[in-house]
Amino acid sequence: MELILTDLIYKACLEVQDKHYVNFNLKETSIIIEKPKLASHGDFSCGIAFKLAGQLKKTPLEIAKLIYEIIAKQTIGKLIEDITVTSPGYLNFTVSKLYLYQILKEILEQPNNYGRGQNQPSVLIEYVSANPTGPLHIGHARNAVFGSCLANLLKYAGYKVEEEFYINDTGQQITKLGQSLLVCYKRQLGLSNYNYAIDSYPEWLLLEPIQQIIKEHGQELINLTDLEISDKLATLFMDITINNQKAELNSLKIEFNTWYSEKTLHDSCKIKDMLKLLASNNQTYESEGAIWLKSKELGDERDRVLVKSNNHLTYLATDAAYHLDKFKRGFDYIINIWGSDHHGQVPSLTAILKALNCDINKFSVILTQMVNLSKNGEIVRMSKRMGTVITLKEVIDEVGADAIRYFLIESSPNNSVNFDLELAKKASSENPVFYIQYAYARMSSILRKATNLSPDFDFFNLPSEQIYLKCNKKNTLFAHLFDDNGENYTLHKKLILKLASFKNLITEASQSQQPHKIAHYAYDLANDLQKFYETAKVLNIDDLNQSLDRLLFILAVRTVLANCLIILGLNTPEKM
RNA sequence: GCGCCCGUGGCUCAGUGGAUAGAGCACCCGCCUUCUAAGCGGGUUGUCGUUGGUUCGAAUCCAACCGGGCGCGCCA
Repeated sequence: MELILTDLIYKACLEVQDKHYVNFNLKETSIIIEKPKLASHGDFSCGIAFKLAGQLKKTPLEIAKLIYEIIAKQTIGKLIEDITVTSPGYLNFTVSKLYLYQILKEILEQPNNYGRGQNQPSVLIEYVSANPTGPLHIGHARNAVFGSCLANLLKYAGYKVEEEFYINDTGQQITKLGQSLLVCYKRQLGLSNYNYAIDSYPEWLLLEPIQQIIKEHGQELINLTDLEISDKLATLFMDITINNQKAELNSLKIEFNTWYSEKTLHDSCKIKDMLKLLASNNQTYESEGAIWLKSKELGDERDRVLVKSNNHLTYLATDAAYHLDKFKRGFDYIINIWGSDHHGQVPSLTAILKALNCDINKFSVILTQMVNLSKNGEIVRMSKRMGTVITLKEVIDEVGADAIRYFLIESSPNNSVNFDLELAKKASSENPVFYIQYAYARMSSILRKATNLSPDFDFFNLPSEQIYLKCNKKNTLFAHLFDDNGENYTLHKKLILKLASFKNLITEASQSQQPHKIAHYAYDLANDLQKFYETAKVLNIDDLNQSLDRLLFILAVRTVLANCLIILGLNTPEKM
């Protein structure tokens, strides 16, 4: 509807422009269709007249009337029932029953594709990418949930999406990990003359995996050199950690297409090739024994080291090779989801990609702000060194995957999140996610019981497109929803308009990359449905025709709500 | 010092140029012989951090300031 109105008003404005010999220089995108808060202002409104007032030297009210004259004739009586011009210059539109009918029809005919887009570009989303040196925590979970919801949303909007996890499985941190593991291993085998280095990984982190490794491999490593043992231990440790991470992410309904190993970048010369390319683009120089990137010229605050004087690579160098590889794989868009504590890296990575001739318009980084864990209102301070980390696994076990997903997706990534463990737990009654799911379960229950009314109402198990075909033989369908012009009609209309706005929601949320909008929409929709549930009884033995209309209506609402829940990665419980 | 994010009822947050700023939680009052009361209805709660500016119109855009979080390595 928004598109139809935009188009109509745009053409009308052009006509006004011609008649009055002026040039508005008006773009179609500057026509904004809004949803008025007041019922007396119609279902949609447009304030375009205000924008044109200055140029046309007429009052907004006069201009709105001019536009009204042009569009009223061609539209009233079809999808639009009425158009009014209200002071100080708004155009207000009221939709017709035919429009509402068409929305329900569209949903029922193509339940799984309602609002779905197609033929959108390909996107690579990289997220989580936690180090394989320890367990996931709630901050990773936010990144994970956001990434997964964004991926689901973009897929729904018709993008070809790949999800990727980058594993930092090499470099100095892994060497250090291996050395720490070696000490832990030997101590576990009773060789107590081994001591941890000052910058060692803490023992609490290493102990459990080491015990597992000893159990599985016995003492078969003991005859190797220390260097070989620490390498082997690091590899085994990372396997265990990564598998745990995978399992936890899976329990949050998150699966990646690719687990991309940093090690393969080194093994396949991709880093050397990247450095050669930079050199041939004349983007590097040597100073103090190190190789530097001329990143200041490219928008960074200063130049950056790529190869240290000890010949080791910096993180930036490997990251650049990784991203160059992403570009070479031919995606239309490349999205990274990072914790906000990494925001300082954005300018240097952007700079080096420019230096590598990558089209940085294809590249964007979304930063998710911190998550504070609290318990009964008091913030829980976590320290890796002290071993006071609350792992993601503990939180999942305590509050469940759905509650985590909802709490972490409901607010914008720009906002930091306070995650209260106690609240999320007792959330079984207070958490919005259960409210939404309860609405879904109630609708399911109605559909399940519909066959008690008539054997024809076997709506629970059949796909809705078949149900619709079956019921559509009568062209009086939905008459009972629309006949009444009183309060019920207002309520039905509000709900159907909400269903109609789902299409726009998908477009907007996917373009602006804001999956949290889906969460709010789902809540609103559930809220409207609960109101309907309280006022209108669906299953009524005395009026089967009315029951049928309401059943199909419920089916449509349930379909859209299910689509939201699927995008959010939440369960759709049929009973609660 | 510089950079990024945030500041909206007691609490947690929506709203990012439109008409009288919205939800949830909390608090008070009502509603189960009726498809699930994990629900519904009603009530109380606001200098939209401050000050200026742009605009017919600002919580929304711009500037300065105040307050909070995070980041500024030849660490990863």
